[in-house]
Amino acid sequence: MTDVVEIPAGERAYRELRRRIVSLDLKPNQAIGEVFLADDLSMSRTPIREALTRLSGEGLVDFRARAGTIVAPIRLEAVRTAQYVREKLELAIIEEAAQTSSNRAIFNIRQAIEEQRFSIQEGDAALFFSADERMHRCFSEMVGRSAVWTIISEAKRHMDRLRRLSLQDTDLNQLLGDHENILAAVEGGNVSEARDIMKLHLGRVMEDIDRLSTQHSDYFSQPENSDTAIAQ
Amino acid sequence: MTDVVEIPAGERAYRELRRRIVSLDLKPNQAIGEVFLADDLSMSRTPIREALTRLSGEGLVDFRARAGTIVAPIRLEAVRTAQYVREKLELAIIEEAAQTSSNRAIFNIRQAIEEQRFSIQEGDAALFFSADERMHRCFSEMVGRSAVWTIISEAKRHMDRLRRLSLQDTDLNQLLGDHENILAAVEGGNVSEARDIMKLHLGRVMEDIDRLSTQHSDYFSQPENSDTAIAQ
DNA sequence: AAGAAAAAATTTGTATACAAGTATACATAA
DNA sequence: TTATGTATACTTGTATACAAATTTTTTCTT
Repeated sequence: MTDVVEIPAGERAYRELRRRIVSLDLKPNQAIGEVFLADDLSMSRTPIREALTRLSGEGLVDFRARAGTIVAPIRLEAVRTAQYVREKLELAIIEEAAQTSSNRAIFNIRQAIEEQRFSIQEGDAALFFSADERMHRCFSEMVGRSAVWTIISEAKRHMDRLRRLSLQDTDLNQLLGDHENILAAVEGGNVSEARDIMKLHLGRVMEDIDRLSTQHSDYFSQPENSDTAIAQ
Repeated sequence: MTDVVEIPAGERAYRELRRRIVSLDLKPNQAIGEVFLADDLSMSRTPIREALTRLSGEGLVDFRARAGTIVAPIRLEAVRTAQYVREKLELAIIEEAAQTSSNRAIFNIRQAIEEQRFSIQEGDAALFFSADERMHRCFSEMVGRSAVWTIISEAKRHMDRLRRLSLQDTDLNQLLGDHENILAAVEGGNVSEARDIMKLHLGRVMEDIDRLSTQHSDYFSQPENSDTAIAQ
């Protein structure tokens, strides 16, 4: 009755490698040889290659034909795009959420917020971010747009590596406060207030980019040599 | 000097299969055996598999373990999501475009519109849609957000198959008229008008969905059996 | 004739072999 | 010392072989 499904090697490799990349366990620009990974994950090159192909499609891995494969550098252009897409979509969603009433959704959101409070007490930032993620997804589900969150989530993955870099400098209590205010506005049906707070909230992530991209310049892709680079 | 680069087999397979799927040359739900494709494209299963893996990530192909691979059915949920994402992003972009001035961009857009007019004269709908695509991309580039168009474009691919189904019933002159009005509003710096026309324009695509999903029910995925399906 | 069981044929998932291009180390020459 | 050419070792791209699961066909029984 209980269908115990064996997870295929290719799928395992994909999930594990994606986890390692987004968690910065594998560093941007780091070389990742297929034979090494195959040995490391106890499988052949074929499923490893399948995983890398998928990750390459998401922009997290770069193939350099016959010269090695690397973890894709953090591309500020991709981060900027992710921020834009996230803002436009999530603001639209939060506005709709404020016009919706769903006790079930509100309950889940409140629970996620409680978990965030707990994670701050415990000093567990990783837990905070997973609860944060869940909360944002809840809003999408609340308005019947869970697939939109999937798109945000994929774009956001580039931003997530940056966020991981700024972990120690982030004031989690401030983010928690934002969340509480957003929930309050949504519950109160205050559309424009929900929107304003969310906009402010989403903007915070982008604040330290300049500092980070200087501090960890080896993690970032060099901006395109524009023709005007020499002029000054 | 001229770097003649050989396109790798995997890349060729990906482009060709994607083309066949989006053009409905390969029908939704149609079985596509890897060995057949390998023979058809004169390569081994490995690059075919790479292409199918990528397409699966984009939701255009479904693997059914050891039981065959099929062209993914058109999922109305994916179409609905694409429409939502496209509207939110493209409306934001057109508003910014109306506040921007770029003779270069305007020139390209006008050129794309001219090509649309030509394609209607020639009765070449495929050409119309490729020029349509180019025009929309131009607006994104105009405001420095070309990467956003890439995201729209990928989401839109599901919609494109639906659009292909409704080709003969579509009034291309009406779409062309929309385009001209949008361009005029953007040139005139009329933000809200540009937005309104664009919104109307994007809405037209969704009009015939019910009819199409009934007429070609074998191309669509059955909607999830929701728990409330019986109640009524 | 109908249904169930068994066998055969397909089909994908994974492992391995080989080919071809790339980077690196090293020797050589200026 | 520095630059250059060459040989060597790596690394990926593709082909092929094999295993395991599923589907289809066939056979047998009632």
